[in-house]
Amino acid sequence: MANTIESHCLHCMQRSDIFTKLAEGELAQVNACRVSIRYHAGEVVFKQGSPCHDFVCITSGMLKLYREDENDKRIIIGFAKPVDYIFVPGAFTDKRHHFSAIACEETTACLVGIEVFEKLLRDNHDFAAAFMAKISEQSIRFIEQMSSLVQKQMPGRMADVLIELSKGVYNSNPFVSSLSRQDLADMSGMTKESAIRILKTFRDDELIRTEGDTIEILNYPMLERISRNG
Amino acid sequence: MANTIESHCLHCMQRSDIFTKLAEGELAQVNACRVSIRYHAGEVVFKQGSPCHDFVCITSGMLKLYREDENDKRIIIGFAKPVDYIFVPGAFTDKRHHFSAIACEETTACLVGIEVFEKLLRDNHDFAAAFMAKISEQSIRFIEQMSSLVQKQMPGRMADVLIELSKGVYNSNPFVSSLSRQDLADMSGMTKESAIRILKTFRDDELIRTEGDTIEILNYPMLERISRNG
DNA sequence: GCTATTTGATGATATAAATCATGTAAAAGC
DNA sequence: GCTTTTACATGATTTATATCATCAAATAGC
Repeated sequence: MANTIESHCLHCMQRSDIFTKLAEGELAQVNACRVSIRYHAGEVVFKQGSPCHDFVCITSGMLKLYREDENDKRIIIGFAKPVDYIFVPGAFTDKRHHFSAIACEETTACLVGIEVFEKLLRDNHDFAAAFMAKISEQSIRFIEQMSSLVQKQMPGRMADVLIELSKGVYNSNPFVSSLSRQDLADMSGMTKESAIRILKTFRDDELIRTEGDTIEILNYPMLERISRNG
Repeated sequence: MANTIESHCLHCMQRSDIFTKLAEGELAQVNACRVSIRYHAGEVVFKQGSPCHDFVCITSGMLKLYREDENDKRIIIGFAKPVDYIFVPGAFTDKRHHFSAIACEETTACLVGIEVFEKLLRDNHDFAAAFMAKISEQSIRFIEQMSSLVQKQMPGRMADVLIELSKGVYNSNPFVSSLSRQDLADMSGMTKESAIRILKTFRDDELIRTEGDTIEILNYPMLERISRNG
């Protein structure tokens, strides 16, 4: 079930800003406890409602994080990519997962027990401060997403999503994405048909170009204006 | 401008779960730095976009926290009531406020500089752990609010709001609220007229009773069912 | 390589919610 | 106490978006 992917955390986690705060001894502690697992695209890493024992650190690939409701509707609330861990609020509250995580593509992740993480937070002030910064950034993203969902109409919401994918997730323009139209719809709080229609009007207006899995933003200023005004 | 409300933090903050983690010496440190201020209903405590220097601890009254957009639309993302502090993510990121806070009614609050708070977090593990739990609860509420806003229709959203006010804000049924119809609309992502209409159908269906500022939930199980199913 | 399934796309129609206009009641101000 | 302003409420209409049906293209499975 579990394949050892990285030989040692020291070699791997140097690339993550938060883990650079850890000393070699601390990294060794994490390395000793982690379980490294490979997930195929479509596989669930953790399920909303299930018990929450571990922190998940992504070493390759990408996960999408989403909330499901009683009627099988989903909203995507974020992504996790290398090298980063997923902040799971249930770790500090009721020990339950409040959203699910699925691999978008072939993904490898290391699972680290919550208590190991808690010890690092207790003992390493720099690590704790960087962790607090990350949590705060996520809170801000949640607030911005709520604002987008409620205060903007569909073009504004889709503009938000495309800008966030380009600037915040793939860090590139154009970008190649494994996300389906349903995924884009789930990020922007609309149905798949509506998402497809908005993308078509963006292409017709020469704001973007799509070609297979590639999306290119052709007119950033105009897209940002649509984003601002809804 | 500033009136000293409480004589000492020791006498005041004993009532807050997180501040009970502080020793007398730590409370004295906070007491020495705090500025206590009274706000009238409608006054702004801090404004979205403004620089973020302080943590705000409410000692009486209530604040509503909301996000504004370019078109003056608002969404209420939470409340702050005694005795509690407001988690402001900007304190740990860009030193800017990402939402505004206004007094709903006559409110008193103590402002404590961020660096004082950061020192407490660094030196007191129990305090830091309790703080982390609070932040995590807020994250969960944000996720639940997003789910409500996107995945439910108006009756489900209003049911969510009424249940949250009864269970989570006022801790009582019936409850007396200073919130306007516009506030209820801003919490549930609908216009004021739509909010008024949904409340009327709830009254007609004998789910709730409203009388002036008082709202009573008459049929909790049915309201919870509407909440679940949207 | 062929078949079945899924995804992307389009068009027509229905529904949910917003907007606009107006009136009444309550609260605020003088 | 009276007048003005604001909040609550209602009705009609418009707009935004979802839903449903269908087809073509791409992908998955055998």
